[in-house]
Amino acid sequence: MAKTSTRTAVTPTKRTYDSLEQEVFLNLWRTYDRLKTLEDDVFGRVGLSAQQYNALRLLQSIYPDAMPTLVLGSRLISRAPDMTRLLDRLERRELLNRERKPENRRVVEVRISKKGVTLLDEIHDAVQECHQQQLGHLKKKDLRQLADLLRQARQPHENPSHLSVADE
Amino acid sequence: MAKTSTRTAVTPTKRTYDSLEQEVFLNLWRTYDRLKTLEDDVFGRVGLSAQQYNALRLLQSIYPDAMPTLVLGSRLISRAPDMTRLLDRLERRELLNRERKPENRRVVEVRISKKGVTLLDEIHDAVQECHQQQLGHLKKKDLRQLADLLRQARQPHENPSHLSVADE
DNA sequence: CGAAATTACTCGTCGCAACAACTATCGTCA
DNA sequence: TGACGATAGTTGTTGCGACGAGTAATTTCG
Repeated sequence: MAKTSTRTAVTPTKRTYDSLEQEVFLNLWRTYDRLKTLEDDVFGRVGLSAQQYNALRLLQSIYPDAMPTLVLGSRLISRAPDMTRLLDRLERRELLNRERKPENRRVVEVRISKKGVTLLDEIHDAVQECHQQQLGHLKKKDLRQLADLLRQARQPHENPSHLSVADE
Repeated sequence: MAKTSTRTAVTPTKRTYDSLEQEVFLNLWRTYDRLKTLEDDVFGRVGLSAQQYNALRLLQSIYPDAMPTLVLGSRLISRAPDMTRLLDRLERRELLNRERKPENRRVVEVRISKKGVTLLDEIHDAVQECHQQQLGHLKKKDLRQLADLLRQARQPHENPSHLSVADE
């Protein structure tokens, strides 16, 4: 058990959990929060949020092609119900541009700009270094295992619409 | 139409990573995001955020004692630079109360109210069910391992001020 | 052909989070 | 005792995120 009450109120990391599942989730939350701080620091320097960076990366991966807003939104790591304004902000900074498709004027195609690609290139190394700082202290084997367990953990909660697109 | 051509752009979960560390972090992010959705749903029903719930739980654990604002802030799972207003909102709902200490008028002591305790009791079961839904599909052994790996992952990034409190 | 449904966003509103600048209180040391 | 820091919160501003309602373009179907 925990050390016999060094102090009454203060039990910093030694917390009592109602269940093992809760323990895991709180650990997940805290670990995400700690590691995220490092990332935000890197992105903050160029005025991007992690989500914005994520969107730009996806666009870069198909550069110089474009993709519709909704497709982009569905492929982001974290769900974003406000794609429009996220893209608004990036467009205002000229990191991407949007245009309606003539053949289906409901669809807005999004394309990363040259300037956007340049920005990503500029911070690429810093981002990689950041990931090393975040997790570089773990062994390859542990990293693999962690990635696998995380995938298993969320597997039942993945929106099926994501996966079904590939084979329709 | 579109059958073969859609496949080009759409690669839902199959993403290419720059490094193993990045892969782990993105998995961490996504898993957190997915599981968080379930929690937010439960808390949303009583108008709480996860962070607010977290604060109330900490206060409940020392009920009917109180603790200073800054101590509470430092013990939250996720960092909160805006304790004052978080507590403002909870106080407005009469879930807790605050009072300045007479012997040191800089310190504000926070105490959960009877109403707050009652609210926590009311949702306790739903929260536990939620944790089961989040992670109940994993084996005990995997959950243990996941919790351990997560702890190891964030270990170098824990603020030491947290840990030093226990033995002062 | 035209009304209804569907799709793909867009916009109004609100609350919360982040950073910084500020205030009040207390300890300290010349 | 009175300026100087340090401590503990508070407040201003700004911006992003979430939810929902609204709009425009296309498809469906009687």
